[in-house]
Amino acid sequence: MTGAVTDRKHDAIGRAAFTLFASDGYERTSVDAIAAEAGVSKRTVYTHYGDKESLFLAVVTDTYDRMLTRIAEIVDRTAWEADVAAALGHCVAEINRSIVRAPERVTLIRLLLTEAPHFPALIDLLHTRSVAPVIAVPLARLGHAGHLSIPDPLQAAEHLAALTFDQVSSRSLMGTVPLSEEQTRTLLSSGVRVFLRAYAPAQ
Amino acid sequence: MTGAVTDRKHDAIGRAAFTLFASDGYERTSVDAIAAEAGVSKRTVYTHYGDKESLFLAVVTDTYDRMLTRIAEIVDRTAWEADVAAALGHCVAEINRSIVRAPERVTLIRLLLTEAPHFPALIDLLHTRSVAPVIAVPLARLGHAGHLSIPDPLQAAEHLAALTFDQVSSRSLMGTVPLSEEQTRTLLSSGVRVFLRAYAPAQ
DNA sequence: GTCTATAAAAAGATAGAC
DNA sequence: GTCTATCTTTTTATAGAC
Repeated sequence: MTGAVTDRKHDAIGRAAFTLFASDGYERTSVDAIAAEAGVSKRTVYTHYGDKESLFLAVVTDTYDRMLTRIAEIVDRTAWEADVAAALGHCVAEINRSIVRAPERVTLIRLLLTEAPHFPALIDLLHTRSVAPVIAVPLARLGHAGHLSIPDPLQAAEHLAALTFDQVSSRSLMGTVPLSEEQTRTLLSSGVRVFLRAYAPAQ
Repeated sequence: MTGAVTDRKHDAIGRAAFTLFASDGYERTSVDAIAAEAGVSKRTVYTHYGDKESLFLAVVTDTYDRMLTRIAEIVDRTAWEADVAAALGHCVAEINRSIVRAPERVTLIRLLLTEAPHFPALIDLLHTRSVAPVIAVPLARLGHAGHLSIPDPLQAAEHLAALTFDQVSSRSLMGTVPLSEEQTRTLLSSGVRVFLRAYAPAQ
């Protein structure tokens, strides 16, 4: 019983911390504000997470892992074997939707870029797990099946990402400047078109 | 005479402020540290720039404008009419070198991403002037000359940027994680190769 | 215009009661 | 485990002498 209450507060502090870190940055966010947002006293924050830095690393790591899991699910659910162009378009649109719909992803990226120089542990996090290998798997399969010409699946995955949702992120300043639905669609579909033209199977 | 001394201090403060804002972020940088780095007293900083926020906006705007000018010069100096692949490779490599060599550019980008939510004036800055239109001009010329198939020069410029130096920026976390010479070369040349394959003139 | 010294406020972390 | 109250340090900004 006591444990359940503890976990509820633990989670509430974690959510409040991520929200505030993301919108205001590490330095600008005070432990006072986190405690207020979570509805607990400041002392409780220190009891659960030790200090401000440990709290920060914990919430960033958790959010990043959740995000990677969600992308992997989207890739797995995509019907790769039916139609290549449709599959790419669907997968890219879904991944992008999970960016646009979930504010946590763009804010996480901005947070990583902002704080990575001050927290080397964050750089390790990115080196250990990243998005490209997840997308490279189905691309490699499409290459072997002859639907695409993929000499280097990992590199192809990075090109696809660069041409599609990375372009959306970049253009919108990592989600800072909102993009219209139409702008987003145009950006994504033109990116997929260029990818398909470049990686079309040799005749 | 007094004016010259004043301007020297003005510049020293600006340079010190940019260096520190870039490496530590707006909040983490104290006016004390800026004054120390510039070799003046704290009071002199306030005399020249009013307050911390005005100082910040002034140095960001100046640095961004200098950067755009340098990119435009690289594009202008490129021998576009000789060999398309060589020209693209040279231009992209030079622009990227101006990123790697000049720490101010990557740090500026990180600074913009970090602080844009807190300083709406920075978003206007990016909307007013950006890189793609500069690169679109020679691409349009190559299209008209029949060396490439460029239906939309501005979009093509964005694809080229996404596939080359934007990919380098993204991979290195906007310059946070240093990339090796070889990694950079591989990233850039593979990006140009994909661009050329996608935008090759119709046979 | 420039400096030293200082005021005033904010924020990280902890002591001690319950 | 949780809260209120407090300590300590840091930082923005200014007062006043030169």
